[in-house]
Amino acid sequence: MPELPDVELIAGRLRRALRGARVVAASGPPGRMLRPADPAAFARRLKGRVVKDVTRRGKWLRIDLDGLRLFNHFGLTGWWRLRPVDAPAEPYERARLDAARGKITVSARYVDPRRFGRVVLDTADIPEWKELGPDPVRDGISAKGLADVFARSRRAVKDVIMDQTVLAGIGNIIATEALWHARLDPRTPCERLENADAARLVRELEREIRRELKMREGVHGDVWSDDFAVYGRTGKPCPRCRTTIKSAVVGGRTSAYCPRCQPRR
DNA sequence: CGGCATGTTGCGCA
DNA sequence: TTGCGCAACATGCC
Repeated sequence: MPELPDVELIAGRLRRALRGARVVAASGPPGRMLRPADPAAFARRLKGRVVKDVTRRGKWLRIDLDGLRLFNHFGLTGWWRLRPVDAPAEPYERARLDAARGKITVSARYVDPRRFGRVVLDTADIPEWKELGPDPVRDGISAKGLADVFARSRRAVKDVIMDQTVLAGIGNIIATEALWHARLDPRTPCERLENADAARLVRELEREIRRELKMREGVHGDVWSDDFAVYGRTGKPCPRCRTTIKSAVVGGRTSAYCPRCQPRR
């Protein structure tokens, strides 16, 4: 379920569970999910370290330990669950950190059926982390900044707001929903957008992120209602004007939109 | 069975 | 240089 709000939720849970705890055992994911691709070294390097903090930037999670950083991207199906240390492995469990804070122990399990996720160990920030653009929650979005990016690009607006070096954390759902709220066709070339469009889009991106964060608040399990205006609703009526929702492919991703509320320009 | 999926990267081509 | 399309990664679900 990984977009910015999902990673934010998990970062908070992991922070509360792991901060100040010492890793007593660890195991890493197999194959290409891990960097360096050496599960034995992964366990060895982590064991005995204390978790200092858990942070998020865009869709990346970073677990800070004393002298080591663990970076994790959820890919398409990544997730974390907190379990008792002696609980059996979760289905599709790919990595785990068993930690102890005094007598309190907890096991953080990284599950990822499709294995598109990444786990990276490094002593410093990795390029994928450093190259991220401003995070809408951590840094805020500057309407002026976005308008400047738009002015210099002919790419489709949806493609640009999902570019992680432009804005960190915007995925297909947030982009699709925010563009509907802002009444912009996802295929609109950026250079045709005016400052007012950029300002409106910034507001709607922020609103959509807040809305999705709220959707997950107070949810104890990992299941919540997903109630979207157009995402996943191709062929159904637009909630605003009842026109049939259409879809187009932008940057290789399905983009639902209302042809009446989001006219082409 | 075919088609689709909340993500990213890398390659070929215009 | 810019931008685009597409395959690949691996698996579940409808």
